[in-house]
Amino acid sequence: MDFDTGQPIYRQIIDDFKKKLVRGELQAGDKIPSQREYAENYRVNPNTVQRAYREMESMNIVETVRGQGTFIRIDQENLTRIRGDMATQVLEYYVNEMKALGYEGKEIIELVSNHMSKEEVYINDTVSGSK
Amino acid sequence: MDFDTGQPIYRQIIDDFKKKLVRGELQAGDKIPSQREYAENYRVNPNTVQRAYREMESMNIVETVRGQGTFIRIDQENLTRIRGDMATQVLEYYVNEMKALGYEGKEIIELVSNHMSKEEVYINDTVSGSK
Amino acid sequence: MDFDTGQPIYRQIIDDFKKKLVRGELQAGDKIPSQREYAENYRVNPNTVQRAYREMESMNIVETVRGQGTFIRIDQENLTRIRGDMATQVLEYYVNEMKALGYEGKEIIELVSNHMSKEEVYINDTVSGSK
Amino acid sequence: MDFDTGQPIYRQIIDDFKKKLVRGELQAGDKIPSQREYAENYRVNPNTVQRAYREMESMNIVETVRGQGTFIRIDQENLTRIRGDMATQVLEYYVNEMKALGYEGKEIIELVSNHMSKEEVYINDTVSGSK
DNA sequence: GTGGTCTAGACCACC
DNA sequence: GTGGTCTAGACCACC
Repeated sequence: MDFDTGQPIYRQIIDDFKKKLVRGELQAGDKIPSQREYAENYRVNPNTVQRAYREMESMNIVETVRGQGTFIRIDQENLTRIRGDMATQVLEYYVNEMKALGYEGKEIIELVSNHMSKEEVYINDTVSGSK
Repeated sequence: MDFDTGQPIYRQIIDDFKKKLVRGELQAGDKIPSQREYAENYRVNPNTVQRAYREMESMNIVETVRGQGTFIRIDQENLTRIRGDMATQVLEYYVNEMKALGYEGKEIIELVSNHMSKEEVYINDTVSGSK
Repeated sequence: MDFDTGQPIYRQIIDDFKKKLVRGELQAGDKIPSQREYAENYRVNPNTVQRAYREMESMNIVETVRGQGTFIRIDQENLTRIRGDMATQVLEYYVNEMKALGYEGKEIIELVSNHMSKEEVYINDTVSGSK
Repeated sequence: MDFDTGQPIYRQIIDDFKKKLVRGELQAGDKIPSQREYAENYRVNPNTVQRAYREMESMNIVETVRGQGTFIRIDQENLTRIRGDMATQVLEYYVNEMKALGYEGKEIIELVSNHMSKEEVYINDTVSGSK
């Protein structure tokens, strides 16, 4: 157990952009804030923002044009892959935490299933089989 | 979005004890570290530890005995409730994150189901209900 | 025309390692200097060295082990590709400079050929055809 | 390895003029910028420019006329020699770099030949000598 | 104004 | 000791 908050800032910045991409809030061609702007808005050092932007560039998420700014440049395939990776991460966190609480495979699935069915009745039907 | 991540430390301390209880690593009657010990081990302020211990007392999780220390005092019912609460929390986090990624009810369940079946084959059988 | 010396330092560091790899002076498994050591030896800032090392990591040239150091980790295919890339760079520089001096295709080749034949007589024979 | 890269500035200035001469961008009789003008345009110290101009004078490339300026004064023979020297320099750089990369005589020639033939098909024919 | 590079130096995590 | 992250701030190149 550590009280350190975990992720380094530059990675949090990247994850934030990834989420916005996956949700469609950002699309190919969009301009993202300049490094200085971002740094001021979120009170982080411009170098930290630059590192995040640079890494996104090497991930083929953005493209940087000198003197103009940084723009989303991502193709559908890459976006799909990122979405899948993020889902896997969330999924594994869920399963591991539930196991740590002493739940087993069957329960871990059923709890989701029950939870979903509270919100939308037909879901459970669909999953448990057509009857 | 803020980079100071999540939970206040005293709450993290409480959650840590709850996890240990649910996993059985701590049981009724066990002595937990003195506030001073805990503060030193985890490099946190003694006041923060004190707040955590006090709140656990009011949650009927521990009991502090003057001059002796702090001991786990929890009944089965309370423990079961805590386990359920923690599971619900994890579960809701999972579902919300998946929705934020654009997944829908059915997929959210199936992904867990598929993930579990990779690890232990019989799980999938049990759930899809061949009986 | 600019009098700026050109390549950024971190790139020069990378190129230096690439050359050593291609020449066989460094091989998979070798430990390279720690970031601090390198920074002191060449009087550059540790951050600059780190950037170079980090980029080499993402190029699959080195691997960094926390608390232990940085090690060459490159497979034959990657090494071959790097060698080819470096050769292409040198080659294009040569051709462009010669064109800028007003030489044309045929001369550009013959000059190399003549130059080589001064050093090793058989070369020219081989290239100009078996006769 | 040093990060202060190569040539002193006054030599870069000379090389720049040599290139322009060889390419025909400058010819005998042309007036070149005043030392002060040059220094301002390229943001270099006037003393550095003066040194470059003085050396070009002793190389019989330019002539300075008191109160009028500096003019190209070069005969054909000298120009031809300069062109040859510059080519030799570029050529030797190419050959040495390729050798440092582990290429051998034959390859060093063929790579140029192949490279040229990609751009202009007839080149390769001419050289391999089908006649 | 926008990004790119670099330095100096702090503080941390892992060994 | 070794690498990892971050800040503050300088100076540069390109627009």
